[in-house]
Amino acid sequence: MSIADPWAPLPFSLRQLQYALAVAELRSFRGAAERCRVAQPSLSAQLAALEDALGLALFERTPRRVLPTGAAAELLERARRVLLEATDLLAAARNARDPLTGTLRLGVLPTIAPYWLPHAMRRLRAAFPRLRVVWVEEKTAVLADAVRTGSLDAAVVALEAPLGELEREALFRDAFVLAVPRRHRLARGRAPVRLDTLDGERVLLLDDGHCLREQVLAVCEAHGAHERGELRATSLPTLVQMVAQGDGVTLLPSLAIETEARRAPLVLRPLLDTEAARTVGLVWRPRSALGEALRRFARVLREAPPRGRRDPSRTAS
Amino acid sequence: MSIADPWAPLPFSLRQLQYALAVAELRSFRGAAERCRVAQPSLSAQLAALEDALGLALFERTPRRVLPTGAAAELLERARRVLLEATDLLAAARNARDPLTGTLRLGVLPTIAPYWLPHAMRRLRAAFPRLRVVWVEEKTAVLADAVRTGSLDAAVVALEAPLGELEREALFRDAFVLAVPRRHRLARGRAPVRLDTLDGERVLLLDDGHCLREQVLAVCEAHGAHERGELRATSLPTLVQMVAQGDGVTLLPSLAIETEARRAPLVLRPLLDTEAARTVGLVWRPRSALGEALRRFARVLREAPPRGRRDPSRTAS
DNA sequence: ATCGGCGATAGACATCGTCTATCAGAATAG
DNA sequence: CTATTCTGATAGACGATGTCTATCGCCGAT
Repeated sequence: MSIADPWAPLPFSLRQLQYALAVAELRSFRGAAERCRVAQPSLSAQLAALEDALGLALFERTPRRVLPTGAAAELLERARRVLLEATDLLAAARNARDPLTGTLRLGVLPTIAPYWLPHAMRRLRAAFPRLRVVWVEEKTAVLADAVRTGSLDAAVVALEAPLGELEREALFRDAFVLAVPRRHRLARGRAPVRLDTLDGERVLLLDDGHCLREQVLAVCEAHGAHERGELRATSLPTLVQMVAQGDGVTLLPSLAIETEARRAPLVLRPLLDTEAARTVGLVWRPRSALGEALRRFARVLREAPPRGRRDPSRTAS
Repeated sequence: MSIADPWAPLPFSLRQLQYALAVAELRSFRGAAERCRVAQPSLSAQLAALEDALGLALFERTPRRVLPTGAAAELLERARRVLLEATDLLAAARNARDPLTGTLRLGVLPTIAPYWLPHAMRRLRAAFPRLRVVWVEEKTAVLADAVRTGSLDAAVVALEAPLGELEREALFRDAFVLAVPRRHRLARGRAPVRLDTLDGERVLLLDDGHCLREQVLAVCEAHGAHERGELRATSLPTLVQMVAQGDGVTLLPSLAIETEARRAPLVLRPLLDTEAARTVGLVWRPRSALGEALRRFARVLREAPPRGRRDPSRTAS
């Protein structure tokens, strides 16, 4: 159904697509005009021109409300792809001009950020002094989506989570460590334990949406330990407090224990099971302009992993 | 490295990307200008503007020769993607407006076209009277590439060939039939034979690049029959003539036998081995605007497969 | 030495995207 | 029930920009 000369000028412009997407998102011409920093009549006119070029209406203008028409959904999705490729082209040009400079927008999990970011920032500043990094803290699903739509350049997540079609580079492995209250039956001894010994224990976990929750849950369920459903922590510090108060046991990522376990009366014991761990890695969009740069980036981050405690089997003060 | 406001206007236009691609392909400003139907100075100016927007030179202008710079290769590839998405958007709009009308550019293998196209065209004309179909005859590799780059809407090929990441819909299975000269030892009898009986036979095949060659070769090698290397036919009619003259044996797709075997003194015998066959199918680009339409298309083509001869075990006149 | 092809430049012109000012319609408030 | 105040569409002016024709300067081929 495409008979047209591929070299003929396209009847619409990238700017028009931006306008359409802005309207679709804000459901308002004025708002979209403001965001695109043009006068509202300009946007109206361009949108009319776009609809004319496509031969169909994209938005139903009822006074007080703007609604995308039925056909609009697919077309807007395609418009998004066009603009994503276009901004990628621009980014690739910038990258070819002066690689690894400018601002990089990185996402990171809340169960990684506080414990690893300072370390990572130090390493990156040393390796890429001209690079400015902006960090965003979000759960896996949000990060993966932001990376896919191009609003983030890359993200640091656990590679075990479902990430879809993203490029990935492992950074380091982060073993889980058993955390129990001081007077717990497993608090005696500091030798590594097997997950089997958790059989029957009440396991406390993070709230829904945290991928760490799913990973720990999977490991525990496989060994007969079940979640205590009523209590879900919204953050690792909270989780640690709950364990310390004797509400149950949990598995903590090694990354966190130095910071967290210091603050609460916990007993930590390493696990014999090597599968009780997550792989922290860097992910980015497959055809991102920064693919090569991000690989170098990952190499720098990987070559000096965070020094974990050599012997986490100790009672924290 | 993307700090820019995503709603800021993009510093280049789709037209400029077309110009750049035209120059890259023709390696000539004048030629590109002619193809794009603009004056050469206009193209020069736009290209200069594009290079300015990207902050780097795309082409090295030596008198007498235009060469893409080092950075240009990746950027031009990205430009191609932008334009492909853009033309897809346009096609999707047209498709949303009036589905299955206009001109469809279809590719088809030379070992399928002559025997199946008339039948397929009849069916399609009946089912989609407003649709005009343009057929292009090429080998698999060329077709797959044309589909990938968007210069064809879809192609009819053997799904056994390596096609990469294309959407596919099977149409019908096309069994191979043994073809031997009249006085050949296998010319006696009309019962189905096993491929084993080809052991030691000299098999004639099509020329390189025909996927039918690879498929038949694979089947034969697996059963001890080897190619007679000096003779390679450039088309099925030639191949049939060669077999008829006693140069060897071959496997012919059922599709072809009605037309081809009628013209030459051959003996045809069906094969017992069901894997001696190819699957003819329709393939198209994953995010093509025509995905849904092409599936309907395939359904129409499939519901009335070409009537093969019920009994191909006969001596052609 | 000259010619013919190349891309770059200059300047005129028209198109088009933008602006400000304003209109028409419809919800809401008094 | 009317005044207000949102909404998006329209009108007209202005400026930027993409286009054109004409021409230049360059280099290789004749």
